[in-house]
Parts: sequence; C-alpha cells; structure tokens
Amino acid sequence: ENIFDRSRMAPKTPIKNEPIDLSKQKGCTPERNPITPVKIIDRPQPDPWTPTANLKILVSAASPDMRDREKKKELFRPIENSEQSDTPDSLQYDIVDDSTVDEFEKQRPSRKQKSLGLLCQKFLARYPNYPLSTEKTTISLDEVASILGVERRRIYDIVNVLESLHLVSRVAKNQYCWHGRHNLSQTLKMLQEAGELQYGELMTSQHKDQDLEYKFGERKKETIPDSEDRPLLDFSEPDCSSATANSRKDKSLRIMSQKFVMLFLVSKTKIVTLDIAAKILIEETQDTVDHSKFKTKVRRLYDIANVLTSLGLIKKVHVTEERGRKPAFKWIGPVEFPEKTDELRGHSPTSDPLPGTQRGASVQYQTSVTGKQRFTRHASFNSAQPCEATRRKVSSEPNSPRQEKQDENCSKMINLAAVCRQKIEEDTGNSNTTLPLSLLPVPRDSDFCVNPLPQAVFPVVQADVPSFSLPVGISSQASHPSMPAASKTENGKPTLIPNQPFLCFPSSSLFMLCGGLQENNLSELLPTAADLGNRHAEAQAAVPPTVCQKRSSHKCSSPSAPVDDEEPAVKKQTLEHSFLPLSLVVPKNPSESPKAESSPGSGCSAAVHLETDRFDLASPAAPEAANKESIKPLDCQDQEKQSESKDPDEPPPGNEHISKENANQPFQPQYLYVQPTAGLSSVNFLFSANQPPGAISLAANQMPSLSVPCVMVPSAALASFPLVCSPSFTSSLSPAPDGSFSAAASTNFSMSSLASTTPVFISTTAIVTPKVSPTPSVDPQQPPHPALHLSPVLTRSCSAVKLDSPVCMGHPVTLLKLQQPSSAPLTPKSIRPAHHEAFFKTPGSLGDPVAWKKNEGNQTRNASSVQRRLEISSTSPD
DNA sequence: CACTCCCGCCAATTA
DNA sequence: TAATTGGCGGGAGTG
Repeated sequence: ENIFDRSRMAPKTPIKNEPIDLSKQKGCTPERNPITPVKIIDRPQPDPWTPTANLKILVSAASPDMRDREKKKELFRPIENSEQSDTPDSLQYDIVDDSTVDEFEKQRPSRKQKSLGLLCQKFLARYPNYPLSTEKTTISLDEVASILGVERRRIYDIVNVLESLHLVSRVAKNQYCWHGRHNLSQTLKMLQEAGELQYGELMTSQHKDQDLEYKFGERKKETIPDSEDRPLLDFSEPDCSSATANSRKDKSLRIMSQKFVMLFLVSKTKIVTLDIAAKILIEETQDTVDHSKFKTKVRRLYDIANVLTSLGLIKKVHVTEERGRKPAFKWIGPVEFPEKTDELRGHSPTSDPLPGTQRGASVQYQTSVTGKQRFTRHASFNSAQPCEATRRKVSSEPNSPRQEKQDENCSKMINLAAVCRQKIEEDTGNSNTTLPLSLLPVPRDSDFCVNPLPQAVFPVVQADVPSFSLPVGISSQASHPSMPAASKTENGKPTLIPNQPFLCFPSSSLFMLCGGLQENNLSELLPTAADLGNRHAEAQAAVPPTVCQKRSSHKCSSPSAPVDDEEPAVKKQTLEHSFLPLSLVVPKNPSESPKAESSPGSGCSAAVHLETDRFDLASPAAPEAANKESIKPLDCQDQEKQSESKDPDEPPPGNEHISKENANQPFQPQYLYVQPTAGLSSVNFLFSANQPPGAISLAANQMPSLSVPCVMVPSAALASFPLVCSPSFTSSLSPAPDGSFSAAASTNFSMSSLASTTPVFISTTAIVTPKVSPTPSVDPQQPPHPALHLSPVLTRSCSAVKLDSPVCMGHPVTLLKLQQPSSAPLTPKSIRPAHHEAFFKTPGSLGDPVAWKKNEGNQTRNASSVQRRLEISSTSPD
C-alpha cells in the first residue's frame, strides 16, 4: 500500500488492540504516525485524499474497528479484481466502499481481519519503505508478534516472503533487519533475469498462459532443482550454503516466493494463475504431483500472494478460461528495471549503437547514485547475506560489515566478470569459445553473490569502443558511497578507471586487470581516487561504470578463518599441476629491485593459487579485503622476498612504501602468464607476481583475495596484441595529474620474458590507449588504485559459473579448472563427483534422479557448476 | 461447493 | 534440552 509514496507512509497503524509500543521501533522514522487511512489503490494516485478519504479518516478516528475495516477493504478491494482499470477504479472503489462499509461488522474478528495480508500490511506499516540508510531498523519477532497480536508463526510467514525480496534480512535469532524497498528493484531485476533463464523459454515461446501450462508440463522436469531450491536471490555464499544447504530452510516459502515473483516478471501478461504457479513450483514432475501436494502448494501461494499483495506488487484477479474462472494474480509492481539485462546477454554487442559500456555504465551509475541505492554499496544489501546456513550460524552477530562488503564485492566482481566475458566474446566474435572465466552471474549461481547486480548494469563494451575498463570497486563501497564518480563512463575510451584496477582491452579481447598496487591505501585513496577519477574520467573519458569493488571477502571467512589453508593450497597446487600449464613470465626489472628474485615458478604458483582458489571459495574471506589495510603479500615467495627487503610483514604504510618504490625502483610487476589450457583455451591470464606487497596477496588463509594486477589475455589476442599494462596503474588511473607516477611508469617493461611468449607488454606504467593520457604522475604517495582483488567471489564466480551462463546462454563456458581439485576433464558431467550430488540435491530433487539427469542442457551444466561449488566447499571442510 | 487461507501440530534446526 | 523456525495440511470462513 504504501509503496509508492513514502510521504504517505504513515498509515495504518494502530493495530487493533494493542497498544503499540513505539519504543520498539528502533529505527523508525519519526514521521510515521499512524493513521492514514490510506487507500491506495493500485493506481498511483497523486493525491490520496479524496473527499471520501477525509470521511474515512474521520471514521477511523472515531473507531479503530472502523479503521480496520477500512483497511481490509482497501486491501482486498483491489484484489477483488477487476480487470482493471485505472483511474476509474478508484472512484468506484470509494463508492463501493461507502455502500458496503456498513456491512462489515466490526466486532467480531472475522476471518479476514486476521488474514495474512492484513497482518502484513500492519507489519509493513511499521516500517518505512525507504528507511534512511543510516538507521538500521531491527525487527524483533516477538515484539512484532505481540504487537500485532498474532502468533509468531504468522510473522514468519511474512518475514520469509519479505526476506526473499530482500526487504528484510535475518540478523540473528528473533531479529530481522528492515531494509525497506531500496533494493527492491534490484532484487526484482535479478529475479527477472533469473526467471528468464528458468522460465524464459516457456514464456517466450508461448504467450498464452495456457500454453504455459502445457509447456510446463513438459518443462517442469527440466527446470529443475538446482536452481530451484536455492534461493535465487540469496546472495549467499555458495560454499556455506552447500554445507547446510538443503535443509528445509531454504526450501519453501522463501524460494517459492522468489519463484513466484519470477513468474510474474517473466510473464508477458504479468498475470499468473495460481494453479499454474503451483504446478510450476512443484518440483516434482507434474504428473507425479499428487493432488495433496498441489493443494499444499496452493495454500502456500496464497500465503505468499497475500504478502505480495500487501506490498503492492500483485493483486488478485481472475482469469477466465475455457474451464472457467481461475484465481490469478496480476503483477502490478515495477516491470521495467533500469537496465535491460539483455544487453549483457548476448545480444550482439556490435549492434549496440553506443558503446555499451558507457551506456550501461552510465545508467548504472546513475542508478546507483540516485535513488536506487547503489545496489552495490547499499548496506541494505547485506541482506543478501551469505547463505543462510552461514548466516544463521552467525546469526548471533549482526551483520558484520564484512558481509556487506562481500556482497557488494561480489556483485561488483560479477559485473566485472560479466563485462570481461562479454568483451571477450565480442572481440572474439566467437561466442562458442570457451572462456576461461565466466564471470557472469548466473542465476543459479547467483546464490552466492549475485546480488543485485543487474546484469544490465554491466557496461558492455561495444565493439567499437576501443577499450574499456572496469573500475573495480574500490574499497568497499561502504566506505565510499560516492563511488559514483568513478563510474562514469564517459566515452568509451580507454580504460582507465579511476578507482579501478581492472583494465580490459577490448581490442583484442584482451582483458587487463590492473590492480592498484597498494590496497592498503585504498581506503584512503579511494576518496581521492574517486574524485580524481571523476575528473580524470571526464578528462579522459574513459570511465568505468561499474563499480566493482576491489575485493571481496566472504563474510564467511574471517581473517582468522579457520579454514584450512592447506587444503586450498593443496588444491591449488594440484590444480596447477594438472590443470594449468602455466607459463610464467616474470619480467623482472632490470633494475635493482630485489624482488625480482622470485623465481618464476614460485611466483606462478602463488599467483595461480590465488586465482584458482579463490574461485571458490568460501574460505575465509580474505580478510584483506575487508580491510584494505592489511593485505599482505601472499605467500608468494617472491613477494616475501621482496618484502623482506622492505618489511614483509608490515604492510608498508602504503603510501610511503609505494612512493619509495616508485621513486627508487619502479615496480616490476611480475606477471604470470597462464597459458590457455584446455579449459582456458581462449584466455590467458597474466598475473603480476611481484607486486609490491600490497598488490598480490593471498591471504594466508586461503582466502586469498587476490589482489593482483593481472591481465587476462585471450591467447589469440596475445599474438597480435601488444598490451601494456602497468601494474602501478596508479598513475594512469589515478587522476592525479601529478606526475609522481611517471617514475614507475616508464620503468618497467620487462619485455623479455613476455616477449618470448608474445608481443604483449606489460609495463609498470600504465600505458594504455592513447587516450588515456597518462597523466603523468600520480603521486607516488597515493597509490591510486586499489589493487585488484579477485575476490573469492569473483573467483568463485568464475568457477562457479555454469557452463551456460545465462548470459552466455548459448555458449557453453568452460569453467576454470583451477578450481577443480582434480584434473578431471572439464566436462560438466565428469566434473561432478557423486558425492557432490548429494549435496546438491534438494529435497525435492533428491528423490528423482531421473529428473536430475534430465536436466541436461542447462541444467546439467548448472548442476555441475553447482556441484562444483559444493564440492569445493565440501572438500575444504573435510 | 469452490475458494481462501487460518491455525497450530510438530519436525527440523539452532541455541 | 529448550527455543526457533517453518513445512504442512486439516478444516473453517466466505461467497
């Protein structure tokens, strides 16, 4: 009801009997006072107050009961359906009201008065739709239950649905955090996308609902489980989830709710009949569905529908078909989301007139900046929370900031990945190509990270554009809400992102990821960087829109995370050997730096690890991410050595440290070049091995977030491209015009090693396209850019990515092997180990092996990816 | 009678 | 073991 205007928010309030305890509303905005007789109808009525309204008000004032009545009416009326009208309705509505009003007997609490819908309204009335970000409103189940005069059970029903839409998130036992609708659109967008993947075909293929039905029958099998069971939107971490995963927890209401919403979003008509929804939602095959199950499902759908209705997202209608009239619900919530995901999806980029990147970016940017809350950064996003399991465990503690970051990071990373991927495809022209990384957020996978990222968000780089760069989120957004500046993408120009360490070279499908060297500084830098970035961006025009943040850590992981380092390490190694044929190129500086010392091999391994591992992991999030500060050099020997000279352990105070280096010796970044292996055929990765301490770090715990400046180059590309990337990116990126940067820049080229391999150059300096005017120098002091961290998330995303990412749809993507513990072939099937399956299964799916298999196409792949995820998680624990 | 969907048992999970 | 969560379905209101 209140959805649209907050101004009107106040409403309903007083619940019938109970005295409300305002105190409990911790965060509530002051404004809300009770009572507005709101009648809002679906239609946006600018001015709520109609003559009738006044009347109503009076009435309500007079008696609470009356008020209730009114509410009910309001609530239900719209539902009552009618096909719809727009304005007229309201009028009628009012009229009707009056007439009918009397009928309602007030006293006895009719069933309706106890309806979930009404209850939900009351519930919602207590919290602002758009709470100030500053205030965190916590919801105590007990309190609410008592206030609303209902049993807790009912509150769960409401909260679960709200949680599925991320309007609230569970913080701890009995405690939920109210986020409001800030992220609703993002969530919906995600759902829509996810829905398209899952049900899209259905919908598209047939327009009619009826058809859908039929199709469903067939399709149901296919649609399966994996995705289904897990909360699509929950951006939880996969890993975690896997562990506990299946329990009923994530099973029903939440997921059902999301699926239900997805159906609406996917449906052209925006109308979904209950029975169809029920059928679709029933995991089992349709045929098997026993009636009882169906009935149960329907019951649940009503529950959900009531809540959604209260949220103003749907309304009840009836559709008449041959068979008669069937109950149905119509989506009345937002339909269009800011960006179309499609762009990402695959549509040929080329066709895009604008440089997608920019465009998308800009959009996103705006979005984020503006009203919507940056999905990325918004705290509320946290809701995204890590997998439930995890969450719950942690439940006692309120969301840690970390989580937030992670989420954000995840999303950013994903975006980035998506971009890259797309880019690759574009450049390559070959969609089929297997990409080493599939960064795209897959809906299924999305569980983990995906937040809100609307794919659309990703800026897609257009072919025309020479290069694009993605800014990686810098520090956690939290710290910088203002990231926006960075995001502008003004033109497609090259690449540098102010904050962002990643560079992608469009041209040859090369992607460069450049990390600012020092993470440490990031935090500090960011702000500055951002500013600079803006300017810079403007000046240069190439601004990356997305906000990828630098790193992400999983909340799960804590720095101290228990996770065994070793295992991951082991895995990594294994992987290395088996999978990655790496050729490491370590360019050393001719210069003095001792760092160079590291042997390529070592470097490689380290680097590799980083990459690989993180693919999944759940491990502890690298703490580093969390703080910019602490990232230390990884285990890389190289670094260590390097660091030794400096102080390995100590993360240099960043700036100084850096400055020194720059001054004295240019950085010499080492890059690891990963040859395309079977799996990776299309892309090569270059990671710089020697970074200043800050640059690459593997967290000790495996969580390594990788903050590495790295370059990914498609193998093909290598041949042709000369790519230059400066690890120290800073200069280029950072806006700082000062010339500090210069030193570093020119210095290192270590062509030699690279040369052997390819024509690619990586230089310390950032040399990018011409456009980027390298502003000469950045302050050495300010390490302009945060190093890029591949957050676990990212990694994970990579690994996790399904073969078919939604985005890719058609293109099978190969997962990075890195993740795989074993050298097994990449094929999806082979990949999944039996035991994994177990994890994978959802209650529903479990039973039906056949179904499982059936899912071949996408499903299978998905499954595999999922499994993979699971696997990892499972293994590590072991 | 068909829809809705409230109610609350009771199992799974957590604390 | 106690408390939370939440699946589930009987069966009661409503129209």
